[in-house]
Amino acid sequence: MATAASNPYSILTSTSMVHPDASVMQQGGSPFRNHQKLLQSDYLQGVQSNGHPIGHQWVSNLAEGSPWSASLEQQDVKPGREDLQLGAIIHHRSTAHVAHHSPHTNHHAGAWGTPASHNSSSINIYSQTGFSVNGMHGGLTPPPPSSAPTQSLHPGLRETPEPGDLGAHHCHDHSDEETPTSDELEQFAKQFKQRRIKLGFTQADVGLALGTLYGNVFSQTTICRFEALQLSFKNMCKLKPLLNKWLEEADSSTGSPSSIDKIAAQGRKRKKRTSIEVSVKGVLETHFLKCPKPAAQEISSLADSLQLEKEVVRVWFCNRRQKEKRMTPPGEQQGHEVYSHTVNTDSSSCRDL
DNA sequence: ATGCATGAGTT
DNA sequence: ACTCATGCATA
Repeated sequence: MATAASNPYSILTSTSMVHPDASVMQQGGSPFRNHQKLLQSDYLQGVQSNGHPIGHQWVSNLAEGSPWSASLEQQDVKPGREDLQLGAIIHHRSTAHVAHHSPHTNHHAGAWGTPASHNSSSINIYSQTGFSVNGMHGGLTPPPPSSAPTQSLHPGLRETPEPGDLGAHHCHDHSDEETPTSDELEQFAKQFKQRRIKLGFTQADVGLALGTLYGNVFSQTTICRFEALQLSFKNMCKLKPLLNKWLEEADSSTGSPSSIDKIAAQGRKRKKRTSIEVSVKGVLETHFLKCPKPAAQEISSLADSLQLEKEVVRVWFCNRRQKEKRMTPPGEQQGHEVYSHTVNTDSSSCRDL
C-alpha cells in the first residue's frame, strides 16, 4: 500500500485546472446486450442537484497513516486559509413538477427489482454551483440558451402498479421527455458514444462541456458510466436529456472552436483510496452473498477479522449494493454470460454469523 | 474503466 | 445508518 498521501490541490483562485488528459481509451465496440429492465419503484428519492459541495477538507496528514484511525477522530487542522470559494450562485430554475406515471412496461420482478414502495413528488434538478458573479465568464459562456423552452423535466419514474389504468387521466403538461424505456436508454447510450467518438471528443470533454453549456459539470467517470449503462435507471434518465442536447450542439456546430472554461476545482482532501486485497475481497463477496446488509456489529467483527477499518468495510458494502442496482448488473459485463445471480433481496434474514 | 470515497437527503 | 448520485485516483 503505497499510501502517498499527496494531494496537491490548489484551492486558490486558479482558474486553470488540471486537465488530466488521461488517454481515455475508447474502444469502439461495446455491445450492450444485456439489460435487465429494471425499474425501481422506489426511485425518486431526492434528486439532488449537482452542486459541488464545497467546503470540507480532509485533515491533511503529510505523512501517511490512516486518517481514519478507528479510535480517534481528528478534525482540527484547517490551515488558516478559509475557503475562498467564490460566491456561489444558485440558480433555481427548477420547475418542480412531477409527472409520475410509468409509460413503459418493463418492470421485471425478480432479480434486483427491489420492489419497495416509496414515492416522493418533487424533482428538482438543474441548480448549479457557483459561478463567479464578478467574473464574467470571459465570454466563453454561451449565451444563456433560451433556445430550450422548458428544460426537460424528467419525470420521476414511479411504478404505478395500477391495473386498470388506461389513458383516462393524463394530467401531463405537455411535450417533453417522456420517461424512456431501458431499451431506449441503451440505444441512446450506444449512439451517444459512437457520435461522441466520431466527433472526436473524450468523455472528459463532454463532462466539461455540459458544465459550460448548462451549468452541470460532470466527470469523465460519469460520462463513462452513462455510456456503459452503469448507472441506475433513474440516473440514466436524468442525464439523457443533457447529453442529448450536447450531442445536438456538438454535431450541429462542427468545427466551432468551443473553448472550455473551467471553474476552479475545489480543494478537497480525500482519504487515500485503500486497496483491498483480492483475497479479502473474496471474503467480503462471500459475506455479501450471505447478507448484503450486515448490521453494524457484523461489520465491526468482519472488519476486525479482516484487518480493515470498519468504515472501509461499511463503504464496501454500500458500494457493492449500489453495484447491484445498476442497469448493467455486475458480472454480466458485455463479454460473457453469467448465470449465477443469487441476489439475496432478503435483508431481514441474516443475523447470526 | 473501476474501485473506494464523500455528502446530501431519507428513513 | 442507509441510499443515491458523483467523482478522485488508480489499474
